[in-house]
Amino acid sequence: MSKQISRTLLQDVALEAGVSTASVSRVLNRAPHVSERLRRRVEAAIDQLGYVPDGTARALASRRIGAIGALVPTLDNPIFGAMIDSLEQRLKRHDCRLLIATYRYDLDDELQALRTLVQQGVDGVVLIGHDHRPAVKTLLERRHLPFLTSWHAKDDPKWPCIGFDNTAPARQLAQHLLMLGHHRLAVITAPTDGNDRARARLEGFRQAIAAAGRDLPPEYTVTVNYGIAEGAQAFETLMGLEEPPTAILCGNDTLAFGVLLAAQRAGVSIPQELSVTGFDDLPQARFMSPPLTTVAVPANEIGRQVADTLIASIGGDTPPHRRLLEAPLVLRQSTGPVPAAD
Amino acid sequence: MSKQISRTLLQDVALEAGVSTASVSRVLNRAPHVSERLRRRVEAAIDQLGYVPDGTARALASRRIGAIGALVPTLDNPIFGAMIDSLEQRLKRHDCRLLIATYRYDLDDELQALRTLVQQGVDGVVLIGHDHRPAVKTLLERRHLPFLTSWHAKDDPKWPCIGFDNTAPARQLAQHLLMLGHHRLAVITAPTDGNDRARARLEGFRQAIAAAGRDLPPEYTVTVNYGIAEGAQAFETLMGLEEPPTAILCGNDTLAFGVLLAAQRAGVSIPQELSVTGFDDLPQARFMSPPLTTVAVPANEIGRQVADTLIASIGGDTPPHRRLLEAPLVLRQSTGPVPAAD
DNA sequence: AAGCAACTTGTAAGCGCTTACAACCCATGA
DNA sequence: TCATGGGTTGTAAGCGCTTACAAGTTGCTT
Repeated sequence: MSKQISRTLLQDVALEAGVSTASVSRVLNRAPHVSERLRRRVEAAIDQLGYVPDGTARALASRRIGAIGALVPTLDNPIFGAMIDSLEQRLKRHDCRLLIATYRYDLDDELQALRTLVQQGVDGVVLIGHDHRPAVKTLLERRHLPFLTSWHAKDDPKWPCIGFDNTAPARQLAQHLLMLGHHRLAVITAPTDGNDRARARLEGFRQAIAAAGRDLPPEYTVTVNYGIAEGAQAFETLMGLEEPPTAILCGNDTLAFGVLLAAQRAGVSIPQELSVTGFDDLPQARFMSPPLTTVAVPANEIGRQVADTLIASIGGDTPPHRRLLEAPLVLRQSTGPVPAAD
Repeated sequence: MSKQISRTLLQDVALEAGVSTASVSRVLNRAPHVSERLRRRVEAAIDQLGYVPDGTARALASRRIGAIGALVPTLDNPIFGAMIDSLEQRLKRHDCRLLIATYRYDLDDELQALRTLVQQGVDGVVLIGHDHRPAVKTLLERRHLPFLTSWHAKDDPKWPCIGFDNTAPARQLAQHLLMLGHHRLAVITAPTDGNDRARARLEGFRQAIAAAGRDLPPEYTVTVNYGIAEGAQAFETLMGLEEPPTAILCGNDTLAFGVLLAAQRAGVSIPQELSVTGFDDLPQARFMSPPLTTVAVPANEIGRQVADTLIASIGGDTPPHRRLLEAPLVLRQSTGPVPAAD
């Protein structure tokens, strides 16, 4: 284990500048009460020696590591990639790094990953949604660790959050279809276990359908993992029914892409014979054929706001408990009036 | 700054178990020369007290932090998201965390981000491609820091790498088109400055075209940033030429998606009137209409192998200098014979 | 001119762990 | 029986920085 290239230490800088180590540290940390003259001398010495502070020592002594941890279900879904991308960019401005962990929608894995991050000493934590093992909250609070949930934004006293309402836009999508005359609406959803966003969307669909005096029969609800192939598969299942739906509400865009493509292959024209909706508004959505009606999830904005807010709470602020962002409907050409026959 | 919930320390465990701190540390680190009896006692004490070691102290004392750093151009491109996803999953198995930094294809930013990661004390570093500021190499070597470049895999003594040949598949794509009778091939590429993957692909296209005794005139080479809208835009530019191309080679799938969709809007049928190729094989590629001819980039495999290899070199191994993975052509329906008129 | 407050700077005690080294134990063979 | 050696455990010195506290300085006020 010989990393021992005798590196220059803070002490060397102090010696070179003819000041105490405390003063060097103060200059390094932009502490108040440092005279201009001393600062100059120290900075000169730092340049002179090419000194680079040691992050681990600094972390141990100051009790902060200069990084936050993010727990996301997966980075395979580009919508999380976008959020993390913005988050990291914004954290950089605050001179903060990002530690990432994924948990494949498995809440026990999430807890385990959180434990590891906490042990590493992260200064704050970002979670997705409000579905977590109880130990997550306990751990965070026992450690007095600033944290924030994102993506979802249920009005929930347990979790401070920055996100959007997953239910309302889902309800609006369903309403939109109902107003177009559809009454056989089907849903393709991700497993709702441990995924409150999926649950909230499903709930939104249900609310609208119930409000219209109809219901969502079990055979019209297909549960699959997120994926194009899965969406295509679900399309087959639904269209193979005795009475196939005239509209399909998908839990996210990726599923909707699968449906669109399977429909194309099957020669089902959209929206003439079948309406389809997504959720996320991935970059591809507006370029599909036909362009996909969906909900624009503010992934990048979430990333930025989470960064700013978490940094503020690490700094001691008490930020608002809940920040609600817009997730507007984007009506495009994958939805249309119910076919005449129906 | 009151994080001072008097946490239980290693010393407390030692006390509880009636052994020395060194022994507790040895148990924690699975060091050799620990009797079964002592291990049991210590483990009991750890459970008893709910002890969790402090990562920062451990990092300072042991000179390793238990995390590696990854520098990627962006996480907005799903292909990098996929790679990072696999990387992180695999690192977890080795009990190693992942610190991420992005640099928007700006090599000065990359260097800066690397400095920060090194300062944090990462145990190893993953880079994308071989285009870096010279200081990157210097810094890595001066610190004796294990590192690996990925994605690209030029035979380059400077950089140990795990990746694939970007030139050959590009050449094959162009050959494929030439064999189909196309002789007016156009290219849409990302800026090649600081992006050797883009450069290599362009080079591959050029090689095939030159080998066929033709050349790639400047007006047939459009440089844009990666993006669907950018691809669509480039399509307009190319098809607006006096003599539009009969085939377009795109630097990645995202650009190709843009071309496909712009073509559809313009009523240009593919592949009858125009052939199009991508590069990456994103999940959507096979579901486009028509399904996209492209190159399957082994993003997940790269992530996994990088994880294993880097962990091995942190452990002291000297891994192979270059690991070349397959990036096979995937011929689908977006390419076809040149239109009869030509 | 003395007294005081406000600002600068230095001293030194940690932060919580790892690990070189020394000390010890015990079984073995001479 | 005693030296030998290998395995096990303890002692204590760091790892490189931050920061409470003390000490020193300066410039006012009275």
